[in-house]
Amino acid sequence: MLTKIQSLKNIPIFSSLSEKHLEELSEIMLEKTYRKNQVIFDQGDPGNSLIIIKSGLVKISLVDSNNHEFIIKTFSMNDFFGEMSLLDCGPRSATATAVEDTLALIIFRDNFIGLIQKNPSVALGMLTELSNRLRTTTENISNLTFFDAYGKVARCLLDLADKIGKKEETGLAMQLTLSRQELANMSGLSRETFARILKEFQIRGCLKVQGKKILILDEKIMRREIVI
Amino acid sequence: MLTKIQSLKNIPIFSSLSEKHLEELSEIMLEKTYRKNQVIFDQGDPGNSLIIIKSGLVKISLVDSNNHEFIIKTFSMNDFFGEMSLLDCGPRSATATAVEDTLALIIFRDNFIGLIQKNPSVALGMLTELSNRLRTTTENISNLTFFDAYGKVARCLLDLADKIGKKEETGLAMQLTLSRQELANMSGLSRETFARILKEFQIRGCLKVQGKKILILDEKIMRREIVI
DNA sequence: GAATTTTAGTGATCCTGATCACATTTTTTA
DNA sequence: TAAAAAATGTGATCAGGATCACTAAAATTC
Repeated sequence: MLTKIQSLKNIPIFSSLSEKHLEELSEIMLEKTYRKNQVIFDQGDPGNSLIIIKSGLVKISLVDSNNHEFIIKTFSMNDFFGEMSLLDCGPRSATATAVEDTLALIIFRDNFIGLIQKNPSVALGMLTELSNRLRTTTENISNLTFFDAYGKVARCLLDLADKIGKKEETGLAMQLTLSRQELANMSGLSRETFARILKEFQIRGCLKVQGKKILILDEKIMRREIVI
Repeated sequence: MLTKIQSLKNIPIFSSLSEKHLEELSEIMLEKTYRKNQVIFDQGDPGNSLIIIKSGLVKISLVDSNNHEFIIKTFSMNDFFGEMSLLDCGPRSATATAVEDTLALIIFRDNFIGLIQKNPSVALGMLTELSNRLRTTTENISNLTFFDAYGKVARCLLDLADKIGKKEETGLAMQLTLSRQELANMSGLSRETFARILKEFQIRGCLKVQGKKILILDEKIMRREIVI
């Protein structure tokens, strides 16, 4: 079992910290567990904490008054989220929900501000990470604006494969936790349309779908759907 | 006429700097002018500079292979952009184009990194600003996902009014530089649909449109279109 | 492991907004 | 200021994907 300090070191934004600072950090962090489907925070909530995932899976989503959900992204081990409210003191801009049982570390604003004032490298790491997030969010907009349903499904699956795909003899395999409805909500499509496109990709021979296991057989053809 | 240092002070992320630092900063900055419609940088270009606008107007947009444009946002006096490539060294994620003749200051990566390492407050200001941008980009996604054409137009106009609207006796007035096509491209609609909705809002009495001057007569009703 | 609930697949239909086509207005250029 | 070019408005049509309705399968509960 890793010590608290060793596991902090695995978190990219903190990897540059000295043992001493890590120790300080570990003391101001709170450990918390969330059950599957438990809401971690809601869109609009006031918030001043940053959440780091030690294990599990969390979805960040927008929900409208008709309960239509759009999943912006998912986070897993060693990822952090919630930094926006931490930094600009605004309300939570999206809802965070545990998709699996999740173990998290929490750090509060005042402590965090102190940390980055003492450690410019943490600030820089954070800036780089935020910049990356802005980049993927921009790509998200690009998806929603320019891609048709095929592109949206392809983009969703290829992104997931990037994150959790494992090379097998026949292709890239992934074992999903997310439901079809959730995959559709990540793609910006209705569940029905998502299912139809998934079927079509199978007919074309790009995919093999067995329940929650999806195998990407022909990545090249799939990628063709997401060329801008 | 403001001195270079005085005008740097007006830029929010630099406002906390001392005279001495401002002077250093002013020496590493490059001044450049762009003509109307000139491309400042293109999506995909390598980039390691941050651009600060002294005067003028710049649009940041995504363009697909069919020349469909989506305008993510516009920047004007004292705003900065291009920070993403500066921070994570990735390619430009969108295209920046001058909508009006524009005067800009440019700062390059190495100098910038040096600056924020010496000035944690600049890093913090930048983090807050990036966080804000992530927030508005997230709102953008929300628009695209949940709003119908009415909502999209309302959101676009209300945002513009926020930025450049002036109170008149009859309502909020704004003098636009952007073309109808560009307004449509900000809303994620076709030019035709945008025009139709604009007309409909006029019929309803929410708007008065006289060419490039738009008057918001009934903000309340317009806002009703963008309630999530 | 049977019963219940939830999730998923699929055909039929509908609707919103894109596209096309063209007239009109505005802007630019000579 | 006339002519050309570009931007804008608007009717007609089209199409992609949402929604509805239902069956089938999977997961959960007791």
